[in-house]
Amino acid sequence: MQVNTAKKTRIRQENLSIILGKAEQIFAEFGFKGATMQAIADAADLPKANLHYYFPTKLALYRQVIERIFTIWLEAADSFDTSATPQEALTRYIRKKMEISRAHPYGSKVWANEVIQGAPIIQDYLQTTLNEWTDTRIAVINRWIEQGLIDPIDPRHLLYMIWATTQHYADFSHQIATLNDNRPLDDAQWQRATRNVTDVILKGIGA
Amino acid sequence: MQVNTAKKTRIRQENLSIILGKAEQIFAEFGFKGATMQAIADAADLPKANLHYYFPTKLALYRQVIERIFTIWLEAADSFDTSATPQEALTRYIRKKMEISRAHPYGSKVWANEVIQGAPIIQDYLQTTLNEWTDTRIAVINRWIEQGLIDPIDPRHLLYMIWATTQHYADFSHQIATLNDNRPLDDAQWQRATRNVTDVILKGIGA
DNA sequence: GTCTATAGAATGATAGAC
DNA sequence: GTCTATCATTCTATAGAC
Repeated sequence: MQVNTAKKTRIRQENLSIILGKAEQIFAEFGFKGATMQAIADAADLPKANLHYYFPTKLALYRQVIERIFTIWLEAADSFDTSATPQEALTRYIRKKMEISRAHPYGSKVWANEVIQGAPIIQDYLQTTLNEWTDTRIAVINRWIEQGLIDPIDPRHLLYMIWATTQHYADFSHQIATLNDNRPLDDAQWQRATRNVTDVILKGIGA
Repeated sequence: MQVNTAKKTRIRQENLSIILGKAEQIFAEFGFKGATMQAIADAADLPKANLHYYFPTKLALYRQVIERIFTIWLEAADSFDTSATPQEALTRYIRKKMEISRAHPYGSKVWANEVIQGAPIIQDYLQTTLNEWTDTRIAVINRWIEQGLIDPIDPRHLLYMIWATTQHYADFSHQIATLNDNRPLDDAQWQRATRNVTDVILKGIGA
């Protein structure tokens, strides 16, 4: 009994993991409406009906994909250390964001798709968690400005620039690869990109 | 006879214009697969069959939408004046890109969707026109570096940063509005954004 | 927990009257 | 040039055998 239950639990966990991973890819490529349960089922190598066994509706599956991505976003958000110097805090935050762009390009694309579409699902997160997080970081950046540690720039636009630039390497990876002899960036190129982004932004705000 | 022909031509032009405009919106919001001819027809306030009278297939309509957007892209590309100083060339280019983000947010989103999906339609443009344009600008930026006019940064990553940052204001306009008390940026805020982006990038590369 | 078969709605596209 | 009716296909979701 216990063995069977354990086995079933394991199978369940594996299938859930496979489905969520493939769903992330398909949603990234086609958006919510454009993605089909059939395409996700094919990618996961499962009959379509099995998807509905694990996730009652397409929307429920999409929500879980979004939840996972938001967890990763929170992880990056934490790396913006409000007690560090501007150099340390921003360098770490940018590096973390670049690592996420490389490790989770599909998640980033799903997020981008969501926002482009007016954030029908994640609007709650934007209004609450993201909004509050942004306010605390704006306060920190303003303190840096008062202390003369950086130039008097608009904190919001600094954050937008960091988000835009780092996420661009995930969301527009196809365009970047095309301009890189049709090859994805290699290790050295990712390092170089991270250093370039960090250097220009830090110097650009006088840090 | 001539009157009728003229009238028909006028109606045709008007309808084409309306359909293309609404199609841009719907494709921006739902991507190619997610957009439906019915949704575009409803937005244009026309029966679905009329869309197929003007555009044989959904793909043909999408291609024309993409063509229009690429024309705008070319316009921005021209504003990167290779004979100007770094300050002049980049200031003008960034301003132009910001103006486009404000004037054509849907076009920018369609473009973003296309690239996220692996550029199935615009791959030719990326390989030819964009690639060649990028090479010429990289050469110019490298000359600036040799002449000591700017810091020795990787030209590609400078271009990516400009694209990412300026297009972010169109593609992520919903998120930006959410963090702006649920209001789109007003005139003054757009000016401030443009100035911030320009200042940080120019100072960031030592121009 | 798996999978075939299928219901019921929506989709791209067309025919044909006006 | 417009628009209703409709076809063939595909979609989400479910029923029910194993």
